[in-house]
Amino acid sequence: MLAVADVLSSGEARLRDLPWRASRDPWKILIAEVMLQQTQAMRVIRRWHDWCRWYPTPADLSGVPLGDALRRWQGLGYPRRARDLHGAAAAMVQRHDGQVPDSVEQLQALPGIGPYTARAVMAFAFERDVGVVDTNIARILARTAGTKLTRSTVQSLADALVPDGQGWLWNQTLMDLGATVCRPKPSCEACPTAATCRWHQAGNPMPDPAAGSAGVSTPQAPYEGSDRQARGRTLAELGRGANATARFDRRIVEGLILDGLVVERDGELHLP
DNA sequence: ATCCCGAAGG
DNA sequence: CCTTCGGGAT
Repeated sequence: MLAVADVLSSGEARLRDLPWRASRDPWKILIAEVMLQQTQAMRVIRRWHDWCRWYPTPADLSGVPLGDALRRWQGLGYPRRARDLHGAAAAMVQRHDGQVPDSVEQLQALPGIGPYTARAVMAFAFERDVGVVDTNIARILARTAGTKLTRSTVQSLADALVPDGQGWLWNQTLMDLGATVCRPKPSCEACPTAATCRWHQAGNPMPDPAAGSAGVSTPQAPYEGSDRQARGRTLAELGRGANATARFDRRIVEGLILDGLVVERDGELHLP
């Protein structure tokens, strides 16, 4: 079992200074967590400050056309996230009096919010003692247990480990540990869990029990030459103004229309 | 090439 | 269960 006290004290000593960690505003935490889905923290910082200034409440985001949000998401990738955050903002205005709901069930009912993000908001905004399972924490728990874990086992284990009243610090510390020490290639000599980590005690045998990170993180297809690259380029161009449909790859455009990221009117393509 | 504080659709 | 979905850093 994890040495909870050692992990907690290591976190108090060297937690990375990320700006959203100074906030408990549920909406700003939600913006950060959505941006952090598949995008590294260092690349999110500047964009998070911008969005908090432009859209300080859900009503501010839901009050602008989706196209505005998409333009202001440009460069972060996965524009569905901006579309869904815009939709979630509208749903919060409609169903929750413009507030971010404070239950896992209500959060997960919003578009773009899954198991990770719902629990991250509960732990990091509302300071509830829930286990937050991202790719980092899943990796740490699998290695500590010394065996590959299923998704639901990791969640139960994560929930059970949270020290009473310290869900915020505990989860932030574990994530940080995964991002800086218990990385895919680990630095076990610097790890506060080394004394209790079964994988380390066994001499880090292959295969790494964290391989696949309990299914929370999925392998990536190559980006160069992919549809994702073509979609990104198309959206970037459309963000600069309406364009004749004929200038773009039809199959890519169809996909973007299907995803609600592009609309076609009078032979021209526009952001929604 | 690999890695990111994942979610939704099939 | 499976695949798709951006983009930058290393």
